[in-house]
Amino acid sequence: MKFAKIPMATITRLSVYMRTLQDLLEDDVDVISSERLARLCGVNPAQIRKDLAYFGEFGVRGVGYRVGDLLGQIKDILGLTRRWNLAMVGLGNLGSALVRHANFLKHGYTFTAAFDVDPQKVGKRLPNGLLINHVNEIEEVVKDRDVNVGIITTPASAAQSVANQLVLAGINGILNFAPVQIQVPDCCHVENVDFTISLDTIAYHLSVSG
Amino acid sequence: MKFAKIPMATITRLSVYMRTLQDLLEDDVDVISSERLARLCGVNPAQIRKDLAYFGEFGVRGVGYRVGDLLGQIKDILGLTRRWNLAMVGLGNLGSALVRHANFLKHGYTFTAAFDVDPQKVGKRLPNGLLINHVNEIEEVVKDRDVNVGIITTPASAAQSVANQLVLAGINGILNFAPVQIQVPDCCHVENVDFTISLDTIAYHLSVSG
DNA sequence: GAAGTTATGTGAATAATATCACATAACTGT
DNA sequence: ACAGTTATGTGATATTATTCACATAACTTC
Ligand SMILES: NC(=O)c1ccc[n+]([C@@H]2O[C@H](COP(=O)([O-])OP(=O)(O)OC[C@H]3O[C@@H](n4cnc5c(N)ncnc54)[C@H](O)[C@@H]3O)[C@@H](O)[C@H]2O)c1
Ligand SMILES: NC(=O)c1ccc[n+]([C@@H]2O[C@H](COP(=O)([O-])OP(=O)(O)OC[C@H]3O[C@@H](n4cnc5c(N)ncnc54)[C@H](O)[C@@H]3O)[C@@H](O)[C@H]2O)c1
Repeated sequence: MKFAKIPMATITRLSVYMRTLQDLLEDDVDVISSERLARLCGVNPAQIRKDLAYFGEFGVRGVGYRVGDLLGQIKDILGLTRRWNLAMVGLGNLGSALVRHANFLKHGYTFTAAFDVDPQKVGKRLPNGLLINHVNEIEEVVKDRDVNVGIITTPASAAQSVANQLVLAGINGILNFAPVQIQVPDCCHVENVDFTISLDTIAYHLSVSG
Repeated sequence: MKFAKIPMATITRLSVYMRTLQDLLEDDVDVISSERLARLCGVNPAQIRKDLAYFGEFGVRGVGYRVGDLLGQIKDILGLTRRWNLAMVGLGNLGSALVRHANFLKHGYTFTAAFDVDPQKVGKRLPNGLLINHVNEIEEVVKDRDVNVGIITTPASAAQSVANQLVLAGINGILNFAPVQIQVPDCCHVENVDFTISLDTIAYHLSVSG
């Protein structure tokens, strides 16, 4: 069933499967069934098989999936067999916590640039040695260091302006933590992260059922 | 169209509308159309009207929605007219950044408890004055301070055990930042936050189209 | 107060997503 | 080599979510 159009939901699940497979691999699990993997990922077994079927046949009937193989296949599908360079814009509370986070490295992402406007921060170095540049150097630095994805952790008021600069610099992937909808041309893919939405969802569930 | 069953997606969007309405209110905007609100939130105008229609009629035909009114209605729907008490479990990089974050307070959430296992941290106070308790005090402290929601920012390996303790303490809402699927009884609602999934989604888009 | 304008509320149409159910293929043991 | 077992791959089906399109109601102007 190659080259059907892939549901967006499938892509996000592949990422979840990948993480679980990585854990299984570290626990020396060789083979896993869609049923067991489904339980670990909190989804329906048929869902996993459908998701994978969009890209090929990766399992062995009557047996299951070889953990290492499937992991490799998913990384391939998601484009994670190469390295991706990230730029962090806004080195406040959240931005600093994120660049310190080791997991990104493990998954093939590297911070190769960092930007802020605060004169207290510009010119300083992060714990990992990365120099903080001023935002108005975005275009130059991004091109120079081959940055692929920009992460916005500035206040909401600055997010759109930062996004504009990133797009101008040729970036076409943005992860936005500021709680505003930023406008970008179609060539640029934006993913928004907002935990307060998740908290609100919990509040709703507690109010209606608890 | 009252008491139909509400799509989960509607709830998360209500939260987005709310945030945008809050901004509009601060900018002294009185009335807004579904079309303009839709543009600001990055959705279809009919979507907004449908979402709201699940709960009642909040607009004025030919005019639009009164910003303050609609904001109040949505807060009411989501259960945000009351205060919710949060407990943070795991005061590392991410947990510390989150408790420092002022926005939660603004939205009606208060941190009333904090837990860790690190002897270096237990007994210390957070910048806001909150004492860090040991995790094995969860049950006692949670009940004592009327905590409603637990936030897990421990390493993945500790997440399930923390979740168990939170559930035992009577909590039925958990926001989980650890990249594992935690198992809880049906009475407890879990929301997972994992930004690496969003990053992977961007990587996928860049690899297929860029 | 009637005609014109605007934007809501909503049934119907469409699209996207998830699940079922079973034929199919690979292993196991005799 | 064959029967039994297991778990994949997938068409068919069910469910959920989004968008269209227009009748309806409120405001405005003359
Ligand atoms: N901290 C959290 O836990 C949290 C949670 C949810 C959402 N957010 C969102 O993430 C964003 C950052 O939050 P934070 O707590 O880190 O805020 P913060 O104030 O600690 O950090 C913001 C940083 O952005 C920098 N900055 C301001 N304008 C800039 C610009 N034009 N270009 C580059 N840098 C600029 C500031 O100098 C500062 O270093 C906010 O939009 C916030 O709403 C944060
Ligand atoms: N930091 C990030 O940017 C980031 C991004 C994505 C996901 N995450 C996830 O969030 C979680 C926390 O990340 P972090 O960077 O803050 O890690 P961290 O190591 O800085 O902090 C973890 C904290 O949890 C505490 N802890 C350990 N076991 C505990 C237990 N049983 N009970 C209570 N506390 C316990 C530790 O003492 C430490 O203070 C991890 O699961 C990580 O994968 C973090």
